[in-house]
Amino acid sequence: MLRNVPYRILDGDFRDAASRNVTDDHPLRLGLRPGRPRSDAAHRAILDATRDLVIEVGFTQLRLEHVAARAGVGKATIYRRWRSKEALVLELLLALAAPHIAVEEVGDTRTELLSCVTNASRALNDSAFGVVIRGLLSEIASNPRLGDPFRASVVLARRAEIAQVITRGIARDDLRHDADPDLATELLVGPVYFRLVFGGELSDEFASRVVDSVLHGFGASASAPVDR
Amino acid sequence: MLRNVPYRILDGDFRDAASRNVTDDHPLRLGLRPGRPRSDAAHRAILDATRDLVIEVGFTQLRLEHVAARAGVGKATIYRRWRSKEALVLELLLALAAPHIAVEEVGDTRTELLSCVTNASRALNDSAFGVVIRGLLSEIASNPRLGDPFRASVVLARRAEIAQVITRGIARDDLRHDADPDLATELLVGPVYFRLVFGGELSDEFASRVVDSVLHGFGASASAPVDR
Amino acid sequence: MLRNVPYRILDGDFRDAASRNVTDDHPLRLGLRPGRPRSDAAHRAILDATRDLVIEVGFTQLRLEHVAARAGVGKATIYRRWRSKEALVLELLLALAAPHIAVEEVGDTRTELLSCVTNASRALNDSAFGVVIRGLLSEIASNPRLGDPFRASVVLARRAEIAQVITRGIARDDLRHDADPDLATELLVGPVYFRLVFGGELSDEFASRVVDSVLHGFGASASAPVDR
Amino acid sequence: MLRNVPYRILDGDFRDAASRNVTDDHPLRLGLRPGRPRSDAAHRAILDATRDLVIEVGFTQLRLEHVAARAGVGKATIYRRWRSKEALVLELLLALAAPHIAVEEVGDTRTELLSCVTNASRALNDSAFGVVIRGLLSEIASNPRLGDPFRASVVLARRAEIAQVITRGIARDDLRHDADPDLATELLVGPVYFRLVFGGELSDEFASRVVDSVLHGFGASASAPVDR
DNA sequence: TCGTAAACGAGACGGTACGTCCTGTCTTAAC
DNA sequence: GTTAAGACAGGACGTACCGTCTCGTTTACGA
Repeated sequence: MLRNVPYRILDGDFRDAASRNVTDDHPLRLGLRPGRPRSDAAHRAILDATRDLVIEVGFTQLRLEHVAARAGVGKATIYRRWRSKEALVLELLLALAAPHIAVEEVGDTRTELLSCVTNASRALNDSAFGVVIRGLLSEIASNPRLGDPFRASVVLARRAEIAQVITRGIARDDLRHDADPDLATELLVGPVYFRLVFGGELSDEFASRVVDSVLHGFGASASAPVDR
Repeated sequence: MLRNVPYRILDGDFRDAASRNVTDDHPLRLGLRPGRPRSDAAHRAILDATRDLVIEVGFTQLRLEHVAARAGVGKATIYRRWRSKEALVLELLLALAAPHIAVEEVGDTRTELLSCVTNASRALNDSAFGVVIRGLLSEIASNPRLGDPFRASVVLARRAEIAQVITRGIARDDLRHDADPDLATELLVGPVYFRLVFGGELSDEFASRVVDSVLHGFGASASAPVDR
Repeated sequence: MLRNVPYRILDGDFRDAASRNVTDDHPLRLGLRPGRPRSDAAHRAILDATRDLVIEVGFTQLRLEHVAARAGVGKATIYRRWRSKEALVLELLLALAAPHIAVEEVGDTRTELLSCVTNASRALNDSAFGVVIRGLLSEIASNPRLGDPFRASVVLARRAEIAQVITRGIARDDLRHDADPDLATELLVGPVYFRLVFGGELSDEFASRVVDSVLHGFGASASAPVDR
Repeated sequence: MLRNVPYRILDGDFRDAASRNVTDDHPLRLGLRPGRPRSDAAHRAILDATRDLVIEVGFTQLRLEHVAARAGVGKATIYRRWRSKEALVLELLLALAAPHIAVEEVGDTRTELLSCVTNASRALNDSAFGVVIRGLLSEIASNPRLGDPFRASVVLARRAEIAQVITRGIARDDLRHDADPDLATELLVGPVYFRLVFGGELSDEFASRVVDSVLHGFGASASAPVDR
């Protein structure tokens, strides 16, 4: 349930070669590798234990020894699959992020923009994703071995979704024709992560006010937000 | 040089009683404590070593044993002053952040808003603060013992500076009368931190586009940004 | 080449049932067991790898994983044949010891006694047996699962050979009529193993002096050894 | 109680420099080394736990983790003092061997020779020394880092004691004038170690028969042993 | 000018977790 | 049913740091 995440970003430095064979090769070649195949049950148990422990104690206090114990697994079984705690938690993170990326086309630009913000804020507020990514922000920001794959998958996907919303909004003449999708992403989602780190409620009302500000601006001469 | 930070937020959990006596008590009472006084040289050496090591290896990989060794100091000398690695690094962080908060009043709202953004982006890009806070984002986000004092000092100070800019902008009729200073902070600085973590250049041109977007909005009916 | 050792002492605890079928059953029944027959090549490769590795790293540092790797064999193939590291090395040891037991009847008691000593000292000095048994002395002395079969085969055989020498020597009136064969074994071979463990050359000259001492004793009133 | 063994053979490869400073330096220089001094209580607890566990499970199955646990000590405290399990057990071994070396001068050569044998056989039979050395024979025989110090202390001391017995026996005209003390050691003690490894009772009666054989020899023309 | 008392560098202490290695067993496809 | 390959749960390895402690020494004040 946590496996087969939609992004192919694990091949870089984290997953070992054997793992890639099993996970990524053409289906017809599966099973050609000799030896006992890796246990999906162990894999799932490890990720589940990791998720629970990250929620309980946070990333910094997460101990692979405890993950192994809770998963009922030898430590080597973890290290066989992931090079480090970061790699393990990255896979968990990608799996947790996946459901919160897509923005549905509903025909109304403001509603779609709102989805962009609430997708992020609800994921951070209501799911394990928030706890996990809080613990990984520093690694993502400082360590390219973790940050690059994260950016190449989750961030890129989110930027792409928002770009489509912007494109549709321009087509509907709801948005300025020169609206920059990347800047839109940063203006819509940046405040959410700002609050995640530096404090502030991640409510739907906050999301709504972010969207209105992005639409109408703070300038005195700007059009007033439509009352709703 | 790293001491005497402008915020008095260290008393909560971090600094021990003896330390407070020395640092904070009325000058006439200094020296009343018997025994050899604490060494300022050691204090500075510890903070300098901490700064260098956070830059070199990040917060997670920072080891107090290494700090002590590099500072030429016994471990107990560190523990005598700070309860934990977090407390030590917090003091460093506050000292590094202090110079990058203030926004000068120049009479022009857009310029002042631009300062709000470039203050942040240049601090992150050009000074040790950027490297250090990259390594501490997770702790600030997850660990209230570090996050709360940080929010109560640096973040609050930055929000207050931006609030003054907003107030002046409203007074000048440059900004909508109902402009929310907190939301303004999040819209102006959020994108900067978004790029810090999730990738993207922290250039002055980026800062400029953020300010324009915040001023004029993305909506089609909004006034176009002044060409410059 | 290492198989078919002359002693039948492996059946006790060490060899498993399947192994016995193959090795010991009537030839006409060989091959009646269904399935692929066991590979003699694998068997020999395992024993050869074991011998080489015991010589290289000793018994304690011997790892069955390394034996399997060097023999080009799966670990299970080893465990299918021997219950443990001890059992494997015991078979090796017995094969190595076998050629060094027999003492030829030559008609001269002193020469035959000398053979008893040089048999041992040359085996320890010149063949793989010396290196292997050096690494196994502790196991033989401490672990009955290895020591008992070793004593029941190699030690017993050596005692029996020496007993025959003693019997012949008494018959020739070269030896005291009450000479104890077991004590003779210990007096003749004990010094050799003493030197093996506690230092000293295992030369033929040493063997010669041991034999003379055993024949004539250290007492002042004893007959002088014949000059030769 | 187990410390300060009478032999200075630990300096070779096993004890680290710091340890030597503490243990061996001139008393007036003790305490010059900075830092907290090593705990004698911990040292003793470790050796006691080691002795008990070697007796319980043998050398091969001895686990430093268990030693640490039983001694109530951190693993690092063991590794700070000894480089390896072998080095630790060697110190124990030397302490255990020390009381069983000396042979008292009683004026009677046979009695003194008997002491040489019973010293060894009783030590092996009745004290922890027997269990411990059984587990270390292979290391002593194969690993010069353990064998050399053992030979340079215990074996050398025993050879020296026996040499004195031989010298006194020659002076008393009880022993042949050309009796070789080293060969005597091997003939007297070799059989004891032979039985230790290869089986046989280590009784006082056995010791007595060894001594008589060494005195009178097995040859038919040798003088009969004095009946006693 | 001393004694008192706390801070100092150093490093040992009991612990916890690391990442690796090996054990003996099990599971696969191939033969 | 055996083969090579290799994953499995478990446990010990030797190392690295943790936060505390115990040394001998140093530094400053008050008596």
